[in-house]
Amino acid sequence: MNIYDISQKAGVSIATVSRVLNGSEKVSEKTRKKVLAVMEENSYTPNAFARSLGLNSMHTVGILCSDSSDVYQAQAIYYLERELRKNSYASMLCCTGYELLEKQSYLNLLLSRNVDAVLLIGSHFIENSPEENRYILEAASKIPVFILNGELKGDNIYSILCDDYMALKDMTDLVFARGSESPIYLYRTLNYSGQKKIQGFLDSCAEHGLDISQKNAFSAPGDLHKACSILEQLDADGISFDCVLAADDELATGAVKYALKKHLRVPEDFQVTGYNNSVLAACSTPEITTIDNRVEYMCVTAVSQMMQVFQKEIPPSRTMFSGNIVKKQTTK
Amino acid sequence: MNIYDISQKAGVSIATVSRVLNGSEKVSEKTRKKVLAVMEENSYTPNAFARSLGLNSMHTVGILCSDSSDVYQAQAIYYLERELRKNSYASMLCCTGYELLEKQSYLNLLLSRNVDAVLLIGSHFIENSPEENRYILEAASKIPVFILNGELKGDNIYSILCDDYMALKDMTDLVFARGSESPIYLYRTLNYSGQKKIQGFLDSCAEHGLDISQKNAFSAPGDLHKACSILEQLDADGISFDCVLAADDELATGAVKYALKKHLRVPEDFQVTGYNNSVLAACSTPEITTIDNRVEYMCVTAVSQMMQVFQKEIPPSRTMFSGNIVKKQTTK
DNA sequence: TTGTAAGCGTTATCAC
DNA sequence: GTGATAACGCTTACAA
Repeated sequence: MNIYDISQKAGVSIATVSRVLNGSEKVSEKTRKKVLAVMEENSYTPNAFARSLGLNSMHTVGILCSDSSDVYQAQAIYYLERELRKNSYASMLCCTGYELLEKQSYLNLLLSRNVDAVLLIGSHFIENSPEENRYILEAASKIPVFILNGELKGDNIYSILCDDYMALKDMTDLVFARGSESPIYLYRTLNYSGQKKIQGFLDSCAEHGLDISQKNAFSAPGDLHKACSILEQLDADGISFDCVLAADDELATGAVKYALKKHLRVPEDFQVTGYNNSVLAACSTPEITTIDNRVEYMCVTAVSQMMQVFQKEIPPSRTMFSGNIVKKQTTK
Repeated sequence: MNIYDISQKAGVSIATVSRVLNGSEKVSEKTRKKVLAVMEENSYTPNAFARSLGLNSMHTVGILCSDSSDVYQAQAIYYLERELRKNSYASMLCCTGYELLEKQSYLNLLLSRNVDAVLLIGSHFIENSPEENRYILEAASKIPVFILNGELKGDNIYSILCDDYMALKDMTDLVFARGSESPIYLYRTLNYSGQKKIQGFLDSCAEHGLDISQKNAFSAPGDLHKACSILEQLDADGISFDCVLAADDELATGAVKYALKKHLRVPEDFQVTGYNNSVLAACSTPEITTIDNRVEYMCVTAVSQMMQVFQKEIPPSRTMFSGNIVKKQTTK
């Protein structure tokens, strides 16, 4: 059943059918009703492919993430899909993993499928060397690119981010205020937002008179058990710390495990903070003080700005929200 | 830059260009090279829309889930996307929520976009009344439908599931064997797999001589805190229990919180088990004994069967894997 | 307000 | 092997 069949049965031309289909004003109420009736009767659905070809758009947006099963990214995907759907855009999901080459090829894949725009979730997509970010700029020369939690300057690129620097600085200030004397920072990677976070931590330490030539930030790639054992190792190495500020809630969960294992009283003798305000922060007992970096807000904003771009309006190329400390039980 | 431009520059017809594009055998090596060179020079990419129109396929599969931010579903999405991508299919993601009407309209949406097949994640999609499942059957009349963790009989419908009945029966048998005398079961909903689980629990109880006219399975909709407070309420109501078998890891996490709050010794005096073997089971201290229901395995199988269907082979309409008990610290 | 007809960029079916 | 040419089902000037 195609547009010709409908036009014939309704006794009009295909152009009129098309107009009805696209809600054109220039159709008499009578004709419209007639056509709609025929469509209904024959339960006609327009062919999406032919439509795309004519319009050169499929009303589809690509969502690129490194790992959709990561609790944080999964949240973002959920909100993005919801907002896109509200605006009748479909979501094409691609999980790239963490290799640059993969990311490039996936982005190209989305481009070759002619998506209307691309959303990059997470700062994993922004590399340190400009050369390695070129593929994003190239993509932006064709379609608008939105980056969540990462920043890249360029035409047709829009960054929506949380002020990770301030969030971690505030959090570190907090634990100092609550009596911590030797906090350490635990991170997974030093990507774009990772660098902001650690800088916030270090600046706060400096302001509180800590000797930051003394190393107090440690890399902890891997899962929460790994994080826990890394802390045990630090302890065994004679490094003393009374607080762990973690770059995400999973690492923080590992820190809580460490504290429980060592029979440290939390938060009295040992404080822990996380990041992301994910379900993981609520799973531990005691529950972990964490930072709400406004995923939902960021996602809603990203999609809304995207719609603006589609309507030839120009949203700000950079939008930054402040995070919120969500005080729970692992800080005094 | 389209196929005509290329054909002209290469001095061949568009048919030949198309053949090269599609890797046809019937092109001389010389011509192929010539054409490929011209394509390369002009960095030509075929138009996906025109292609779809001709082939009546976009090489795209729809993934329907109720909530992509749910840890379990997020995992499934990750594996499915990965497997589909391996077979060079793209994934269109839709999160439907839990309302029947929404689910129907989303499925229709995917259909109207002419996806090549549909994957339904989770038993949330299967209702108790056949009438409410009709929309799935209708979809199956157009494209193959794959259901993960749910079962529906019908042409062109393939169910891949975990033996939830057996898993919960074995788990209940286990806690009985380890000394539990009054286990209770905590569930979220009684959808398809929910019913299997509770039946496994009840059958084991009966076999162990428990009076199952006495209610010992309770609904706990909501988050882990809600689950915790429901248990407190049960306790306050004078219902005694020495073990909580939960329908998922989040509920189990709530049960652990309850036990810690009550200063019950886990697992000596109080046992807890979860379901899904998600990261949540590892977050609690003590870590939660849970059931690995083989998400990855199920996803790999689903996609592989889908590819078979695309090649006109006929995979089994129902594939069931057994779950695995993953013993951790909340059972003796 | 409606209809005609020319695209859109492929694939696929024929001949040659 | 290769080349015309007709689909594919829609959108959209342009005419009427």
